Amino acid sequence: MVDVKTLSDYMEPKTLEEAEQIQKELAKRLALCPLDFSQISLIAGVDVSYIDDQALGIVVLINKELEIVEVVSERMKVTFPYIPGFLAFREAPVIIKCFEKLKNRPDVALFDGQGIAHPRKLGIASHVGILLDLPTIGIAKSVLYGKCQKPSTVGQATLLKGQDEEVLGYCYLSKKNTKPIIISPGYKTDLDSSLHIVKSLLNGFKLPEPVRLAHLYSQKFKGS
DNA sequence: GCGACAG
DNA sequence: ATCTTGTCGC
Ligand SMILES: [Mg+2]
Repeated sequence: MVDVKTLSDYMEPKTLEEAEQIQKELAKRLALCPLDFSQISLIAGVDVSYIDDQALGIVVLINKELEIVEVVSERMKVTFPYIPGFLAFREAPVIIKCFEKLKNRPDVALFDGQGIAHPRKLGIASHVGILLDLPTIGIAKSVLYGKCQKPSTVGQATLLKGQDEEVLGYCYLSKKNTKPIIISPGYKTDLDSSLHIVKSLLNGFKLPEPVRLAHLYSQKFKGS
């Protein structure tokens, strides 16, 4: 079960300074390690859409055959504005509600956003991964932090580097004639594991299935 | 001070 | 993210 009471302390900062301090504290608990693929059976995709001041969170669970196993959604009033570098404070609350509602336990979760490719290594994937103690990976549609060369051929992954040439993730061209995606480990996963699992989850589209489906449902669920 | 800037 | 139809390209 999820300890909501404790989690709220990490999701309701009243100032940006406080939010930044929370990120620095959580970052101390950041841990990266390889994924044990033989133990992976359920993969989650996470995304959030908005209807006025309401956030609609979606978590989609699929198996290794890319078949949908479970889908949950939750709504919640938005309380934090969108500020680059602080997305988790806006989307994590409703996302965590979704995970509490989930019947199955995913072995790893892919988020629509950054993992450690963040100024303080605490993108939304890392943030939520630490709070729920769940292996996570960030799948972003653009760069927030770091520099990288543009991959030229499909299947090519270039290194996304931060301060002092530190590798934070990959810029990966998953499909022709599309913008490359930014892949970065979030929590309890690493660079190689993240790239490897994302490749196994591509199904003809730019985004890996879990994230693509989560985004699809987050839009589709507007109206019921 | 100026520019960058996930969703 | 959201406001929004058709249209060009693979
Ligand atoms: Mg999103």
